[in-house]
Amino acid sequence: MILIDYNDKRPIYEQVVERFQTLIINGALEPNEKIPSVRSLAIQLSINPNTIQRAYMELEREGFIYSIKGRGNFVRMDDQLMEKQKEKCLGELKQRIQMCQDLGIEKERVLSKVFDVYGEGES
Amino acid sequence: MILIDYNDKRPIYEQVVERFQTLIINGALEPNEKIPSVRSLAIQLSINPNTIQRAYMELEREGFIYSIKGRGNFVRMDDQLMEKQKEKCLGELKQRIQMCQDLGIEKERVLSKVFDVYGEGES
Amino acid sequence: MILIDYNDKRPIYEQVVERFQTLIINGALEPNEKIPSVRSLAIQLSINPNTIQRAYMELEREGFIYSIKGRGNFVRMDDQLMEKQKEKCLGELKQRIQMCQDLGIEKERVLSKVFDVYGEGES
Amino acid sequence: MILIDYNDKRPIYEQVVERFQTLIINGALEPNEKIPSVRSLAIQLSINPNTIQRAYMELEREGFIYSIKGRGNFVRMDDQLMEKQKEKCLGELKQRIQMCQDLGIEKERVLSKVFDVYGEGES
DNA sequence: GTGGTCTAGACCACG
DNA sequence: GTGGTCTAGACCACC
Repeated sequence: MILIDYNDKRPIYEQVVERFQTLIINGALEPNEKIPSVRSLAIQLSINPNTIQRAYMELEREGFIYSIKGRGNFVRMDDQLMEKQKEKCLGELKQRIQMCQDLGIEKERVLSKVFDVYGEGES
Repeated sequence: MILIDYNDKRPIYEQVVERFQTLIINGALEPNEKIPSVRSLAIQLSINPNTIQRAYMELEREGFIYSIKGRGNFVRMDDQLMEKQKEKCLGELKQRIQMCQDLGIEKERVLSKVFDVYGEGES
Repeated sequence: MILIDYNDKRPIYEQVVERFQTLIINGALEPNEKIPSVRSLAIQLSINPNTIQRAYMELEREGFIYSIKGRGNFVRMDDQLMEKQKEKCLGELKQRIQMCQDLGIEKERVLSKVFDVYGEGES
Repeated sequence: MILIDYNDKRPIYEQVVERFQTLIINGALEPNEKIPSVRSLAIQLSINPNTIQRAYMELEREGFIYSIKGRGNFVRMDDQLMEKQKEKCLGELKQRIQMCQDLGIEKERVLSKVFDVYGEGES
């Protein structure tokens, strides 16, 4: 379910955070579903429990999960959070488009990338 | 000419590198133009000369400048390098568009961001 | 009668304690009225009986209930306890007002909050 | 400058966070002033550097300080953050006033607490 | 030297 | 068993 890429320059806890974010956003993990305990996931990935703990802390802070002492960590995903994530992603997208323009890249080349992903059709 | 943003989480040398890249790409710095010496820039920004040294090393590695011992560092910018930069930027753009799609963002909202930057017209 | 909010960061037993305190203070539970047994409440809330046990222990320690072996737990509420509760709450209120002052918040803004809750009138 | 109360039930890192918040809000620490390094403060308080690290992380997340790798941590305090803190404090104040009302405390007793702190005068 | 990350192992409160 | 906190000690990137 969770994989760590040791060639990735980013810290492990950040990789774990991102992986869970994806799983939750995709719906692979459903609301109120229990996710692995700090210790069990640490053993499974053979990394230190503190690292998982930190990842879970981050996920809770961002509103992706909630934790209950003595019980475990559970998925929290509501529409409000979803929309917030979309806004964030679109903001970063715009920033990158700006960089393309600064580089003198033509509008057509940018649009073609959109079509590469979304297809040429009506949506 | 060069500004450092201490609120920026990236290392200083990286900010210096990016700033020079922009100046060179924009044409603010012309090919074969001399850029400030390591020492003088370090004093001007009141940061460690090692940091500037590292930034210049990086810029040289990426082909943005060349250095002549005892003379200084000079801008190198050719079309080939330019195209390489564009490709890199477009690659990162595509990756982000993919993230938008994963989040379930509609094609229209992505396209609107492109138009925000480039305008609605024919280019 | 009792609800548990799993988004609340406080331990469950503390939530149970507070809920009963409110019900007793409000008069929803009358003096000498019997409250649910440890087991039945545990089943009803589908939580561990130990948790309820601890909550009842706490409530007894604070003088809100008394227990008779083999009979059950019963509400105890007298004016003395009531006044003690009020003093405690006012003490914490004063502490918070102090924090407001430390932050440089104007007297008017603090007073307006009082009026928000109690109304502008004579009481 | 910083003191730890081992009788306090709250975690150490939280005490450190709160102490710095107070010092920054009071103006005892001025904007852009350097605060002690993670290691030096850890030695001074004879606690683990990780604990200080966590406190500083929290402070940065809340916007009270900014950190530069290889340089240190510095105070950041702007009016926007200040106002945000005030709002937060007033929100918690209102919540407590509500609790007073629920307990049946008279409006006069609440107001008298405000006057205890702010004085009876015009402000 | 300074911040950032990680490991190994421990203790506590909670359920 | 589960999350939360802390210690002791280590390595890395950055300045």
